[in-house]
Amino acid sequence: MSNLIDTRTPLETTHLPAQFVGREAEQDALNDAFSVEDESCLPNFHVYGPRGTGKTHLLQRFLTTFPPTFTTCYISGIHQDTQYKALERLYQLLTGTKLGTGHHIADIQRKVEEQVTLPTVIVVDEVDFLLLDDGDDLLYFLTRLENTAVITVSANQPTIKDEMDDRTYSSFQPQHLTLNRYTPNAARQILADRARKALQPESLQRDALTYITTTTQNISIGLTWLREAVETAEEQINTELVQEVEVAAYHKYVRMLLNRFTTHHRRLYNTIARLEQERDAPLTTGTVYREYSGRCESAGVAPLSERRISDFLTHLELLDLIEASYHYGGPMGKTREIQLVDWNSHGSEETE
DNA sequence: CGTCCACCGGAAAATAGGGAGG
DNA sequence: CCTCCCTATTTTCCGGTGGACG
Repeated sequence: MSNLIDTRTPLETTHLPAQFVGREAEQDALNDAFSVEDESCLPNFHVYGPRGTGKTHLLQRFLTTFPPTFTTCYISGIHQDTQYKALERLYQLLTGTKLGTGHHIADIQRKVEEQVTLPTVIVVDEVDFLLLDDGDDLLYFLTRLENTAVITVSANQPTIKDEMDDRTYSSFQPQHLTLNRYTPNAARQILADRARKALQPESLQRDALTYITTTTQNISIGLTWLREAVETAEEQINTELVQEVEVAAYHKYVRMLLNRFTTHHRRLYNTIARLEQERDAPLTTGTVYREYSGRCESAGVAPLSERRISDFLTHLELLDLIEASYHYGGPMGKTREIQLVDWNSHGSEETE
């Protein structure tokens, strides 16, 4: 640990600074939409923005702006990836008591409905992971509650209409809010702001920070990178050092994302990363699975089935860790062509 | 025109566990 | 404790896809 640090907290991804730089317009949009006199017709929202654009931050902050005459709930589709888990968590947030597994969905829905007495705002973050399962039923239930606003959040779907049943969407009818990727300049301001609060003065060179934010505008990656640099630095953080820790920093970011999943997810990701280094030929699902399977064997672990791994690949795709182009037949058969996301060219090239 | 590639992805079943009521 | 219902996680099964190539 170096002596550059005053306090580490502002560099943590989960830290909510006193001021929220760069998303004033979006905050205003939410505030305006929710400043209605009639609390029984709160608006629904779907918020879209790539990873590291401040969605979670924006909404967690937004939830704190409500007076005690409101109930606010935050759930994440990564941890609550089924209707049951989401409802159980909701009940726990509302009452403070855990239900455990084994109950009927309908019972929990009724219990939750009974608890929703105040006007309520529910944020469903990472909604894509819920929609892979029975998230549609959950959203149908939530959007039909009285006095309740539902805000879905996605890093993958600009609009959510195609992902849900017609009946769910017609009951949801969200307004849309999009968070565009930060410009390198905006990203630099945000990171500089955090660094100023966390570090000794003059310990971070301007060029070093610029290098980070021209490489990635994902604030989450940027903060991880900065932390990595701080931990490695002897006296000062310069561009050379930042470049040195570039790969390690991204690995930490990946590990942070995948910590919320299983060891098989992590093994799968590592398998793909290794295969991509070793081979030139495009990777398809079968190749990846066979290699993953072999790695399990040599680690003395039973490999999961190909069907299951197919789902896990979709998870990695939703996390923006891999890219897959789908072949639904043709000379290659029905398969996916898989590659790692080229994270350090985000922003420099933008394909339309 | 038929066949083949190779696995997508829906559906059902297997397995392991919990809660409530008799 | 038994039964019957539930959930969670995973496996098994398999119809279907569309361009190339004979």
